[in-house]
Amino acid sequence: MKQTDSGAGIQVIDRAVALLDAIARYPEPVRLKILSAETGLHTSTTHRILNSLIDNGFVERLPNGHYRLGLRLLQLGVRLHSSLDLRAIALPFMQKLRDKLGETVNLTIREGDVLVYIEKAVPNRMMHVQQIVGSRAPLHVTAVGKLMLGAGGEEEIRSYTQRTNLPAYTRNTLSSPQKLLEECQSAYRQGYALDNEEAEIDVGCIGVLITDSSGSLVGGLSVSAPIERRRLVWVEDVIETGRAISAQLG
Amino acid sequence: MKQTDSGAGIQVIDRAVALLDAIARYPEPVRLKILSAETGLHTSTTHRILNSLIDNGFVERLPNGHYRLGLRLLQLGVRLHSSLDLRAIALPFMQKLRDKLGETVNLTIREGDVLVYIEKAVPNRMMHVQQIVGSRAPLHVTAVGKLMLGAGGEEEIRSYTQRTNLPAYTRNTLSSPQKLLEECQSAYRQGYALDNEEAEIDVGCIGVLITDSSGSLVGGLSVSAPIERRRLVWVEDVIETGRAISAQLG
DNA sequence: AAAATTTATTTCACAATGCGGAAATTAATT
DNA sequence: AATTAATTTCCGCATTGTGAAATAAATTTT
Repeated sequence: MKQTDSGAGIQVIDRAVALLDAIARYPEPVRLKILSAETGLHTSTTHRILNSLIDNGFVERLPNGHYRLGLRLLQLGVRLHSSLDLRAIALPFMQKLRDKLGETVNLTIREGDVLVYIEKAVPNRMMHVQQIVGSRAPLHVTAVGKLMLGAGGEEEIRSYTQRTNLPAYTRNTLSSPQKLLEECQSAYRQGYALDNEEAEIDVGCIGVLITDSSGSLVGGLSVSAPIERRRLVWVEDVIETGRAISAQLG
Repeated sequence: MKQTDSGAGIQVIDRAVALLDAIARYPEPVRLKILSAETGLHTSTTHRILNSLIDNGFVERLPNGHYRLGLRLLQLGVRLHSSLDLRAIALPFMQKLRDKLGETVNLTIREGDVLVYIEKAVPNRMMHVQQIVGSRAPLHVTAVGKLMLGAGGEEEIRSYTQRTNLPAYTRNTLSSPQKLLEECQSAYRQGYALDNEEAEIDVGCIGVLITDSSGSLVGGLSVSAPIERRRLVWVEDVIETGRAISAQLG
């Protein structure tokens, strides 16, 4: 297609959106023929695009063959909302903790098998640990990640182990399935976890989980420091800050 | 592409979804280069797909060139939710009203310049007015539609008039901009509206608006009857039922 | 402030992928 | 059981999505 005007767009995406709109107009699941008529698309085109939307979770096909919007739409919408809220709510607490401990405080959320760093509070000193917002780290080499695995239970830990094969990042990385299982379960019971140079040599970390008012896991909070500066007495402060943030979440 | 296996999908849709997911992973607006790297797509491909998503409201580009999820996602998600909820909540009340008046009760939502019938309660008598669920009617020829225009204010009524040119459906249709304006504003002030054979000869209607707890317009409730059977004393019942439904909405 | 580098945007030839017509299959109605 | 309607699958083809290159804009370095 010659893109002769800047608003030309991509036909199949426009069509997919038109189909989503058509479905959205019906409070109850709707048939292929209706959608085809509403959008003016050939039935087999309609069928193909719907299948793609189904594969991607934007549409669901019911056993009777009718179509309705899929939960992926809610998930994406909610993600937009909640991650912004989480960050705004957590930031003042993180800054306070940073000022008290003099080290970097990180806020993370989980995406599949990795942690994503979504906010940070960095101390005003030259040497400090710092993760770029947006960067990612495997679950098994981070304190918060190990807690999240622990929260998921033995089955999930085994599944994660199988999927990832526990690649080693340093000589301290827990690459043994058994060791990881024990560490995650132990950490989860304690309510905090440590990262002892498992992701990067010379970097130590203390992490806790953040939950919302229904108890659902929302993210993680951690303090990262050069390993020789890390103090175990900070654990209580980190736990307390995590609790304070959790208390603010709806 | 040869569709050799049923799960093959449509490449560009998969890519668009991957981009939405990539954006959703970031709590703050994200740059083209990052999205390109995250999805493994060439930058110009990324750029083109994003433009299409922007045109369709799924993504927004900020003045600084960064991208974030667009409100269309929330709208679709919310639409899925609220129209299902509305129908389930309203139905018992509609059935009660139907049984009291002995006529058809309709539930409608607005879609741009038309009303969509999303639920009905039909009386157990041979001759009755009935609109097919899913069918649509122009705003200006329906009682609820006129209320919705009235709720939008003078500016919106004029805009609607310009867009649609007020096509006549019967000799009673209000095709004069001035008459429609007056009727909508008057109806809105009264809290109910009538349809006097404006959509179809011999059909009369009484309609009210339904709002949620924040006062936002959610839909409309109406009673349709053969014109000679319609009684103005029903107005109070319709208003009351509309209020009862509105009171149930979160 | 100027130059260098990086990032974003636009253009366009081309072949891969989305298209829709036809046929096959399944489901619903008579 | 026969008929009709709807959905699904198949596949040749040309339109449309692609990515490389060019250009423009923004950012960083000197």
